[in-house]
Amino acid sequence: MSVTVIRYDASMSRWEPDARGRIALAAMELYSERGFDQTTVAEIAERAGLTERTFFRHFADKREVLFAGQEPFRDLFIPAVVAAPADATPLQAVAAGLYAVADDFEPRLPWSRQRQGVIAANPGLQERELIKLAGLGDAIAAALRGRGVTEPVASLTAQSGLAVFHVAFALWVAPDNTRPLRELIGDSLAALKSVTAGD
Amino acid sequence: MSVTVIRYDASMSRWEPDARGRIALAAMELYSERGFDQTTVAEIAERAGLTERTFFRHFADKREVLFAGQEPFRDLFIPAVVAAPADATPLQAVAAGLYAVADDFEPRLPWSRQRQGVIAANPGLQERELIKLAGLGDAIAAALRGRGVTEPVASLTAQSGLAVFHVAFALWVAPDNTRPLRELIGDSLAALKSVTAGD
DNA sequence: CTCCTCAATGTCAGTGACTGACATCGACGA
DNA sequence: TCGTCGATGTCAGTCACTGACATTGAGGAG
Repeated sequence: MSVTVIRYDASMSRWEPDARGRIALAAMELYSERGFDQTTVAEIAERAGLTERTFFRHFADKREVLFAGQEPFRDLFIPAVVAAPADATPLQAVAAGLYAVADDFEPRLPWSRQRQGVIAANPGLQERELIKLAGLGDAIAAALRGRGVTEPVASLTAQSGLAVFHVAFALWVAPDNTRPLRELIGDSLAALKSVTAGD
Repeated sequence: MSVTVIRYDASMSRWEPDARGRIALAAMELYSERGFDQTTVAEIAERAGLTERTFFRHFADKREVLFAGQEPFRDLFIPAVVAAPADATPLQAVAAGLYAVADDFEPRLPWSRQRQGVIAANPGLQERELIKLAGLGDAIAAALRGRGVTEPVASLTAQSGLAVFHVAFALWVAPDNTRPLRELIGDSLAALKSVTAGD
């Protein structure tokens, strides 16, 4: 009685599969091990088993490796804002997005910590992070406008929501934190409400 | 009857004076004329009458030329926050900073428009702008903490204030705008207050 | 007046990110 | 069987940016 095992056979294809994934993995490893600046694209490519040129076919630049795969993030956030109850306030709609994202992040705390460590050590990476967040902010504002919210309230709400996330996220990835992101976002949201409370 | 005119004489010094200023001017011209990416540092240096190496002695990188001279900005904002009345709310203190900055910007509308046009056309420049603003946000948060405001309210207030500025500034530099920045900031501030109003 | 020091610049030779043009090759369909 | 095509390799080039060292005129010490 013979058993036929179907398994992946690299020889099926001309190259190892998932070049993009291998690049991302190799890059994260090297950035973590020796730092972003001390890592050359050639080294990443070598560890991933391909050439420098191919690296740039998969990622626009050396920094982008750490930020690709954020589309899921947006694709989780925006629908939640859109799907919020019709009678929700703009901030409540944004909060719905925030909570949706929080639950998605929760299982990835270790990975988020490692990534954040790399980014925190490099200003260039922080720049990229900020512009990605700004892009998300624009998308949130657009979603709010789709809900009938007018400018400038849409933009201000989106930015405020991002600030809430930023504060909560920083606490969440802190080395000694044990509280879930959802909870921290709740706290941060409450703090935001106190900002304009007395004015 | 002879007239003695005292004027600047370039031969007094080994080099033309104000190398930094000449670089900044040349860079702004070239970035405006043909775009940031289409301008090389060598070209800027040539127009400024010096070498590429000297460019990098005055500015950390090609982008920084557009962002140097923002220290005055911070040095206007922070003291105003610090000097706000002791019984002012955190947001009122930030508003004081915003208004201080507004009056300083007002006379420079044409220059701000040109600069913003250059930045708007280039993602890399937007990245740099965002991180500069983030740095200002950190400084504002620190100033608030100095006023006894605790985290996370300090950070959230600072970020909200920056959002207010961002919205107002965008309207101010818009081609058809005629309203003063101070007024637009006032409007934007009022809109911010409505964000958390109903929640 | 002469010499010394110093700051600002120039010169030069790199390194490394990124790009365009063209070659290669195995999978797959006509 | 062959031609197309997508993913990759190869190669040469541009440009931002850096480190090491040389140069020179101004201004001070003597």
